[in-house]
Parts: sequence; structure tokens; C-alpha cells
Amino acid sequence: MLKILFMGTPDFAEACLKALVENGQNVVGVISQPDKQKGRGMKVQYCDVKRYALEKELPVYQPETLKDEAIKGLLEELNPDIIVVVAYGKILPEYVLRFPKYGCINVHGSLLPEYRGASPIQRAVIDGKKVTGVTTMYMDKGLDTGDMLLTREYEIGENTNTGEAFDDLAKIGAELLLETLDGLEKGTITPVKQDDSKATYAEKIFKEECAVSFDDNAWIVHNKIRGLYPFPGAFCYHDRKMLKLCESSLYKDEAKDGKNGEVIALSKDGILVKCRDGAVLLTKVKPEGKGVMNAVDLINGRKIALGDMLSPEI
RNA sequence: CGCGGGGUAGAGCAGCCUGGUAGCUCGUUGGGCUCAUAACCCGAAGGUCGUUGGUUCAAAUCCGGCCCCCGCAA
Repeated sequence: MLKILFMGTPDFAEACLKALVENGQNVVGVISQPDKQKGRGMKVQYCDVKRYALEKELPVYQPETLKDEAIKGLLEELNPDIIVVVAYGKILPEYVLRFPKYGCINVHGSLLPEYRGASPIQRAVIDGKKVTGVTTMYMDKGLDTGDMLLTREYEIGENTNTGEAFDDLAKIGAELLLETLDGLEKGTITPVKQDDSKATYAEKIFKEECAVSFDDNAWIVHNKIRGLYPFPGAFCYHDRKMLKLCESSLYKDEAKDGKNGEVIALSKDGILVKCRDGAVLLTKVKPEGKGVMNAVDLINGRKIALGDMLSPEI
């Protein structure tokens, strides 16, 4: 059985690690990013991978850097046959890439060569893609440029949000990882080079682009809302306060007159907001300082009125 | 000690500053109207106001301790 060194940090990676463990694979060690102070009160929180690894009593390592001599010692000590990397968050130096006999493989949340980079799933949803998927590949020096091993497609529904896609793709990724390991061991997988001419990049999500402008088309607004949910969340300003937009649906009927960003209807279904070419029905929102609530609750609490304006700036 | 908001009926809120009847929108439930309805009309149920001490004739309201929840920022 292959000795596996697992490298990963967030929940997406945890799903893969979990699959390895539950499948009875020989995970000899887990590497994740150093603990960071975060959250309310700036307390130290363990990342998902570390938490799970500790629970399963796997040795966890959190080197600040992979470049120094320490990592060499660690690799030699663990002597992994293969390194599985999922959303680790750091570039691996060549020494590490070359170390294991079976190489380093990566699980990536897109159909490569599309959406190489940091936020493939979010970008796919924001772009309104109907299909994305998961790819396993050998890692090389570039960013998600290595030879592909296995892929599996995933259909994104009209109202699917990033959180749902994440969960589904994490599950698919975990399955695909097991298949990939099995295939590599048996030698049944033929790596395929990526067609670099078709490559696209999924830029990291920046705060500035999370502001929703209703001067955009309804479809764009809707995609942004679901693409940024649950993290970091699309937002706009209402009554000088931030209002996060958590869930929406496209308004099929002809939109009434009104300015872009104006609340043109309130109903038990939600808050209807005029966009450039139609309207978006906000169904779940998160007011500043509050949790997620149904849009109808905001209406019942009389926190929003017909004719109110929503804008990307305060 | 990162900054801030909050805990009042099943939900979302008002009331607190300026102590004195538990309020609003919705939901639930019973009835009415209607060809019909998630629409409209009438009625009902449902709260030890987070907890605990204090001040007071009297505390949701003022003061102190404690518990819990959330947003931002990272």
C-alpha cells in the first residue's frame, strides 16, 4: 500500500483526507498551513484538515515554509511514496515535487485547463457556467499546469450557489482521488497534457468585486450573489448599512419601471430589485450585525420599504 | 485584550434614553366572505422580556456580574 503524505488546509481538502482515511489508505502524515489567529476575538483556530487529522490521531506538521532543510528531514523521515495536495495554499518547491516515487498529485476543482488558480469553483458559478468539474493531475512547477490524470464533470444548476457546488465537488473530488490513486498504483491511467492555449485563470476573489451593482443585468447580479455565497458574500448598501445578499432568483416576468437598484416590490417571496434588464428577487439576506434571514423577515421587521434604494456604495 | 451589533410569543422587530397596561408585521389556529384562494374581514392561542444580584413603592426599561448568539476585520 502506498505511503501517502497529505497536504491541505480548508474543508475542501478535509473531504479528500477523510476519504483516504475511511478508505483505509496509509496516510503517514498531514501537512497544513500554520495556525492563524482569526475569527471573533482573534483566537487561534485550527484549520479543518488539522482538526480532522488530530481527531484521527494522524501526525500533523505545519511548517512555515517548505524551502528550508526542515522539510527535507521530514520527507526523509516519512518517506512517502506519493504526496496528495489539495488546496494547500503554497507552491511546492521542486525538491518536494521530485521526492516521492509516484510524484505529487493534486485535486483541483475545475475541468482543467479551465480555471487554473485560486478560486475555480467560485469563478465558475460567478461566470454562470453550466458545467464544471474536478480534475486530478500531476503537479509540476507551474500553477495547476501539470498533466491531467482523471476528470469528472459536474452540472451547475441555475440556482446552485458556490457552497453547494463546493460540497458536491468536494465529494466528487474525494471519490476521484481514490480512483486516481488506485489507477496510478495499477498503472491504468495515462496522463494527458493540458492544452495551454485553452487555459483560463480563476483569480482570487477580492472584496471590491463583491459589491453588487444593479446597473448590471439581472443574470449577472444573480450569478454574483450565488457565486459569492456563502463566502465572502455579495453585498450592497441599504440605509447606509451593509446588506449581504445570500440567495436570489431571477424574476421571470417583465420588470416594472424603476431605477436600477430600487426595491420595486415586496412580497412573501422576497424583495424584488430592479436591475438593468429586469429584476432579481432577493430571497435570503444578511443585514449588518445579523445572521442570515429570509428576505420576508426583513420585510416583517419593517427594515425595508418599497422604493428603497440598494447601491454598491454607501 | 482587534472593532462592533444583539438576546422581548414560532420568525423578524418596536418599546429602553425620559421606570408605571406586553406592542407591530408575519406565522399558527377557529370562524366568516368567495366559484375559489397563499387574497380580504372578524376572533383566539402563544412571553417567567437571556441569567443573576442591586437601586426603587414599582424594572423589559436604571446599575453591576455572568452566559449565549451574530456581523466586520484578519
